[in-house]
Amino acid sequence: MGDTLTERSRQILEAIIEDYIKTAEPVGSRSVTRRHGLTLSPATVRNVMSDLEELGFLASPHTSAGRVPTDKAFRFYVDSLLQVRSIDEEQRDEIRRHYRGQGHDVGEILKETSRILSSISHYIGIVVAPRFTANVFRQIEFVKLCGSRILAILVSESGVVQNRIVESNEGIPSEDLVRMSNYLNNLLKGLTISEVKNRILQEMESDKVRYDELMSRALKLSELTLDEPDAEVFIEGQVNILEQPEFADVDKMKEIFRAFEEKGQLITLLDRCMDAERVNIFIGAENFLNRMNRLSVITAPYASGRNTLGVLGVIGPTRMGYDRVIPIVDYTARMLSELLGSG
Amino acid sequence: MGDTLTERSRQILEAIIEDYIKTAEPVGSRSVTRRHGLTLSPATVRNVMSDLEELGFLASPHTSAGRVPTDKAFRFYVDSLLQVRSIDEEQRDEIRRHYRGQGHDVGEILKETSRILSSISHYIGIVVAPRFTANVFRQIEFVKLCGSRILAILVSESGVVQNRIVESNEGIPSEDLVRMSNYLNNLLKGLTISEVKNRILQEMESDKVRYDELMSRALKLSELTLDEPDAEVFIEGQVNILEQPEFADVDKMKEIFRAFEEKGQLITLLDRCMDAERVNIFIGAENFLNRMNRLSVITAPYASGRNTLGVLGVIGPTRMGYDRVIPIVDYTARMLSELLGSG
DNA sequence: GTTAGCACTCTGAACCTTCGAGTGCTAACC
DNA sequence: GGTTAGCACTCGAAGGTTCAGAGTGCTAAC
Repeated sequence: MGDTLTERSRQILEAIIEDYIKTAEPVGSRSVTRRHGLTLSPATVRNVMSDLEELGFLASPHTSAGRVPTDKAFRFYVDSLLQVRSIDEEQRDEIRRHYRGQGHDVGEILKETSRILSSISHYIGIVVAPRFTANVFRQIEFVKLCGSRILAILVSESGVVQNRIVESNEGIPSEDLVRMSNYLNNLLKGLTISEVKNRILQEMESDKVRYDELMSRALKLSELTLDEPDAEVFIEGQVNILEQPEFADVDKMKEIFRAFEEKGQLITLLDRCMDAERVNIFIGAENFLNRMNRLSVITAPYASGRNTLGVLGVIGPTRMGYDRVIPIVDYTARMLSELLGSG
Repeated sequence: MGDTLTERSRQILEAIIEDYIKTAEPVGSRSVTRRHGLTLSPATVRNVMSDLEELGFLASPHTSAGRVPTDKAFRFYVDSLLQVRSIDEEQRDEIRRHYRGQGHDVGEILKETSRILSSISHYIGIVVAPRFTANVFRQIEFVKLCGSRILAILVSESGVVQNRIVESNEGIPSEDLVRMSNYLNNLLKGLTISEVKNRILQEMESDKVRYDELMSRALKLSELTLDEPDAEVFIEGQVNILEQPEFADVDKMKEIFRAFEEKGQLITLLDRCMDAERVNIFIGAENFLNRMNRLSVITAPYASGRNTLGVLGVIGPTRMGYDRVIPIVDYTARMLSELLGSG
């Protein structure tokens, strides 16, 4: 459908988009001829631009103010015009360098990743922590705290840890706790967490458990532990967006920051990219968060082995430098996979 | 020194401060007489205001624009004029309600706490996660991940968990890992984390360890695990600050958000309140973060038993409603202590 | 010591003008 | 028929002017 465009229209559209990405300002017919080596007069360009507006690729803020690419134009640009470069040597090294200094706490790594994404892209970096459900069970441990509190620690294959304090009304002796975790570790070894949940329900119904109090307690405890908290998101570099001229307005800024406070929506958006092969792009209003209708999101999943763990990405203005940012997101995702994966 | 003020000056100063807290605008002599039941003419008030300016309690943005309380005035207000109310029934219930719905993951609780602080105060809620060093060692566990990776999990008395992945060049069999953790758990039981560190160094020097490879490996592993990452801070409700009229200016907003990006500075500030008995207040420039010179911070430590774990607080504009926020911070700190403490 | 009166200052809003960039249309050109 | 020059027109941004309102400081009277 977009392919009804002639070669010349495409060139002009591309020129406009690139100009707009650079300047954040409506592009006029003259600047297109000037900045680009086109041997056309402004008048001709104007005609073409008028057609492009008709087709929904351009919009004019008001009659005398040049034109601005629409979401549709950016979509077309990303799909058909954009040549994704491979990542800059320099940027690659920078990413590497950031990771090198890192300790090995998983949470820290994720946070650092969002920092990397933000500082190299100059936009907002975002990382959704691995969902437990997508993971393979490795081990469960119970630690007795004071009184009747028990700390349950759940470890997945990739080293993600989830811990919570559970209250058990009766005190359970430490030896029993050890036995309980042995029992569970045996029972659940190698299952994915979602399988684990079913398995626990099954097991609770079985006769051998129904009459063994220790086992049934163990199952109950593990059930409590598994009940997953909201996914964690690391967002870094929100200030960067304030540098963008199109948000130099108090109300728009508020709007954006409010959107970021509701992390739930963000998570839903990013979750949808879990199954994507590689890089995924949402342009402007495509992301369905109407508060973010001037922002675009570039995401990529990260994995451990063949197991997708989570999603990371960059949020920037719709007019961001896609050619520059896409490889950054892609490469960072691969690095993170490597770090968390079965190296 | 501030006590050279006459009773009347104090009343007027208080009126001005309260007016300014309400309106965020310079206060003129007429509004003082009008809003307050003072039986004085504006002219008299003007004289007093002039004196107060001389003393450094008031400042005038320009000749014809009323006066604004200085940091010094707010300090005086908080120290001498303010009657801290006890917490609102309603707010107390609201805090309780928030906690009730909560799971028991420690991280989640802390995050929810900062959310509570923010949503009830309408300012910014902030919670510094417990530093490990301030904690009592409870248990260490090693979990074998794929390859040569080992996940080390460190648990403190209060249920705070720290985990990190350590790389050991030689594969260690699981049984050995269990033995190692038994050895360490025994060795380190009941010590605070800072004592633990010394103990490990001592032990590494001792003869019995020097020739036992298992033990010495165990110690090395534990050393790696203990090396503490940066303290974690939970900040919530940054948008609230944008509602404040005095920050309805793009540059000031940027300034503030930048200050929040550098969490290190915030942590240093809050760390200084660890030893405070109860509520602590930094007004305006007193917080030494010059980027935050129009903000005030109200903090309170939270504890488990007699052991101070961390600090939480509220950041708001210097003209915030101290009488309303102080009890909120205080009460929340006590609730959190209760939740984490040895109930 | 307190107050009324008054001249003075400063800001912010409203309004106007001007300038420049850009458009769309028409008519001429290749 | 596509391309271009020319021209009238539109709109917003920037700067200047005016005006009203709020507030001050001073002086003189109470």
